[in-house]
Amino acid sequence: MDTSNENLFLIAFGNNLKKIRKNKGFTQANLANDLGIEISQISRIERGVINTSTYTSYKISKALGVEIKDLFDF
Amino acid sequence: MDTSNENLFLIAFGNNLKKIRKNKGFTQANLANDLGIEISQISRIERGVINTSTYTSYKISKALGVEIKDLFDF
DNA sequence: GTAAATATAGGCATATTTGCCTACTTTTTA
DNA sequence: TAAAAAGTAGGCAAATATGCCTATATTTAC
Repeated sequence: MDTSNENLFLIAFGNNLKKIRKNKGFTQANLANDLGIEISQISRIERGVINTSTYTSYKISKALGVEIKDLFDF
Repeated sequence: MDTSNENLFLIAFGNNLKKIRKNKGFTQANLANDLGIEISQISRIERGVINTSTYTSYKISKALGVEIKDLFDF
């Protein structure tokens, strides 16, 4: 694992997601319910604790009504 | 897991990646080396066997020199 | 058509993610 | 400020991804 680069990415990705989610008026619980995943997972993703799957990222963009690229725009 | 939707996504994602990779003139080995991951992983991703991580998808787009959205354009 | 290159397949051990859970902290709102 | 809502934290078991490896199949190039 390239720990440092990956960690930097995950933190940036998570912070960006959190910002977008709030802009769209979603709580973590809202989003988790829409995706059919656990609330604790949203929290872990936003804090950069985990490197979630590609499909989950895709579903997040759909649920929030944003383009996939927006999640990576940081 | 929402097996059917996820599987459809993974197959489409993998096929699309394979197409883009070939267009860009990369072999699976080339791409794997550039990413610092296993060749067998690229094969599994392209065949839709696994749901790789968000960071790996991001690195793939960078290595191939395409936009992240291109990987999801299918 | 044969050799070389590329891709598929899968086993196995290890690492990581996920779901489920409880508890605690921070933020919002009444 | 007090209560409610939202978010953070982490443990644990199960599911899944990854690395490493060998073997086979398919495609490409000569």
